[in-house]
Amino acid sequence: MRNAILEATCQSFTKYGYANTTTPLIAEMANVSRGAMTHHFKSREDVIFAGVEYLYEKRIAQYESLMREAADAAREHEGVEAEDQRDLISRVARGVWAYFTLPTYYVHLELIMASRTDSKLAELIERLNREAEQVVPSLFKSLFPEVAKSEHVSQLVFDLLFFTLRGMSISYIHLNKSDRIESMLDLLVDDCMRLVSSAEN
Amino acid sequence: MRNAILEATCQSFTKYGYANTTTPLIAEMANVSRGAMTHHFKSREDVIFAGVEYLYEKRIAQYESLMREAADAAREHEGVEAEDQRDLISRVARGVWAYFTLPTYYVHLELIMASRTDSKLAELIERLNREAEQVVPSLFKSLFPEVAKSEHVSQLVFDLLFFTLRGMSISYIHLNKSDRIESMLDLLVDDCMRLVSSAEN
DNA sequence: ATAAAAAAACACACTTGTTTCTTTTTTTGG
DNA sequence: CCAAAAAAAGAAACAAGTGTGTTTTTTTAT
Repeated sequence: MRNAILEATCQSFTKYGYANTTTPLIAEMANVSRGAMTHHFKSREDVIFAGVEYLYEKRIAQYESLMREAADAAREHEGVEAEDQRDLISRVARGVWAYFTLPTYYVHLELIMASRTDSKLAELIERLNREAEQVVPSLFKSLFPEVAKSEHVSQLVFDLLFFTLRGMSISYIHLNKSDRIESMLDLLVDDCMRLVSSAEN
Repeated sequence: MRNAILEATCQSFTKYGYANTTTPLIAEMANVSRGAMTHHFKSREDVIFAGVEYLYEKRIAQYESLMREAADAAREHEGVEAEDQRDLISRVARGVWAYFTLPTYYVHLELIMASRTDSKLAELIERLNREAEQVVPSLFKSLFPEVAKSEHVSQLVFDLLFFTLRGMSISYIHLNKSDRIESMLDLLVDDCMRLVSSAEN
């Protein structure tokens, strides 16, 4: 029951947006009466914030799945030794891109934007971000153990990929410029290769 | 009067967010009665959408100002010939970064996010984006006339800077990681120099 | 039978849009 | 040039719809 409500909250975030999600709407999507909700969640804030937390867990699980998928595919590839590193980086970059174009990620961006003018939400988001930042960057960096020796380079590779693809995902909402996306992904892979090489020397 | 209302609408967007901007709030910030507003704007949508257009013009003027500032400062610099190009790129990159951390730009991001679940707003945003895209990229590219010969490279340089810094601006809302920002700006300038050099050959 | 869960009903606040009334400005005719 | 009328602007009041929170009643399970 509680889970059905949280699932409905996420669905509403995705379909109607965070700002348009109301308690009657959640109740309707979860097929429960509004009165039934009050037993599990005292106030609007309770259910909304619980939904935000639920979505965070979901989103991080999706990220982990995509990163594992990329790493597994790279392991199976087994090409020329010198090309292996590039193959891995390429798959990881495309995995991050897939992650940033998930509906859950767009909701995440919406939450960050909403938190700009909502201090209560900002508090929650900051806490969840702190928790997420102990998983997301470390999982990424663990895929490149040789690079991780240089904290500065691995941070740079991570930031370059994440900042750029996140910025691109916003353009992707309206325009699906597939050629520009492919060019950018290729460029990023080149840059990451260069950074990784510099770290190994 | 009309202008005072539009200005108040932008102020409300900036201070309280797009989703929390109501007609009584706008009237209060503009110091006019709600009834007075109805003479200039028939409905809520009228005033909100006019405010969005007004903000677009404002934001693009800010962008033009920052780009002109960067170009002027680079011209005045007059260092060693080989370093001039790098100086210009560095100033432009930091100008774009300043642009992306303006309050008006955060409102812009909020509007893009809101348009995901608001088809009426999406229609307006898409029209304004089409208009803006005839100014913003071309002004950027005009600063590098030699590079502009290669459409592919100039597009790549533009996308790399804009996507990356836009993505970074979202992180900047909560965390002011100044060292990571500086590192990323330096890296981007390096990359742009490399791309520019490749275009000149 | 008692306590928890679910449903329904109610009250309050807020936002929007409409209508009515007053004030100010502009136009027009003597 | 002035005065009356018309138009525009501004203010206030009203009605309808919606979301939230609380209270009350019914159902279910222990």
